[in-house]
Amino acid sequence: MVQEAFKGEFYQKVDSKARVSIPAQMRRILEQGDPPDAERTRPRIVMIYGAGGKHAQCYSMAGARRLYATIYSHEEGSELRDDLEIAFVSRSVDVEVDDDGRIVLPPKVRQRMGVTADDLAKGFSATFSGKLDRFEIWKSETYDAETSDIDSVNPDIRRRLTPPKP
Amino acid sequence: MVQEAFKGEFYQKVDSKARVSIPAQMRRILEQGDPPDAERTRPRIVMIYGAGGKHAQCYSMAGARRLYATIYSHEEGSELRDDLEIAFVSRSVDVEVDDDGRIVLPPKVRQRMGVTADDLAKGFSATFSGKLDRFEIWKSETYDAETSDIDSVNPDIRRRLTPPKP
DNA sequence: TTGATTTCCATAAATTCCCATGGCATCCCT
DNA sequence: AGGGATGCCATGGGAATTTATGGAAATCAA
Repeated sequence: MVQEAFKGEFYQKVDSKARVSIPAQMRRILEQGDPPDAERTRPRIVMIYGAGGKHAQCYSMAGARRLYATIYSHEEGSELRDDLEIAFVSRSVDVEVDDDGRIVLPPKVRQRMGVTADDLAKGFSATFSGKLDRFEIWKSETYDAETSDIDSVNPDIRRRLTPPKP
Repeated sequence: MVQEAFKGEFYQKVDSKARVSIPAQMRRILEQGDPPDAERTRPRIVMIYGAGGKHAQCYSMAGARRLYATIYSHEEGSELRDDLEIAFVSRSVDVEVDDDGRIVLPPKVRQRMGVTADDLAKGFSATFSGKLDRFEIWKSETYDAETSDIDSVNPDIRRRLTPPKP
């Protein structure tokens, strides 16, 4: 199904220019999903900040194409389609990974993550969380707070692994 | 699908001469869709103000060609075709991006956006909102008012992403 | 001429590019 | 096995370039 596979959790420093390194492992997948051509050698990331939550959703180029195909399969002009366009297209940005393997977190993305001017000035930590077809970027502080209780809320998650009925 | 891709939201100042900078990222796409020739080096924008809403729809030259192809695929002389021609062709203007990366918002466009004489005199903020094949220009005030509730109206838009049934 | 529009110039802030460093892990050689 | 050597990775700092934007000058139109 999905060729690529973003996995794992990584903590990376964000400096006062909002620069952050993409974990090498994830970079490999971005490169695979956006092969270089004549104009462009650097892989891009599609960062979506309009889909709710205190984080950005990040797709490889290949992954984004699949996402857009789904959106565009809804009827043009329908309310849902408009809403999807605002959330996933207007509220998204393409960013290039530079030659040092870094990106700059765009203002809108930082806002969504709850990064304050103060956070930025001092530098802060970001968490990259793999989700197979995409990865999410969180402010580490938020990530830890929102995910730490998984164990207690769902003590026996293994048992719930069976596929839903059709 | 679409090579070019207008994305993201940008806020830009409009001065009392109605000048406004095109966000650099979007300018790149306009340049790509309207390569310079012997006569003309500056990229053009097709601004459509007849298609409803409190905003103008903006296409690259390449995008506009695709749009016209769609319109012209409807039967000549049909009521729909006539209406489409009025909305998208008659009610549109081509504007050139100047060497500083700016355009002047034409009166008809300003009118559609709901820009008052007073707004203009004092200067105001415009929002550029990417929609892949085009971008929209809004008065920021209007844009914020009309889109801010997406989150609350559609708190879990992600869940509605599933493809429609065939 | 006068008012409006377009071109040109100026600049501060933001962004991008380039180089440098320290830390790990791996490889390689004796 | 030891111990460099090598290379990639995360990160920092500064230089160089682009942007966004304001204002003045030049051009155009009525």
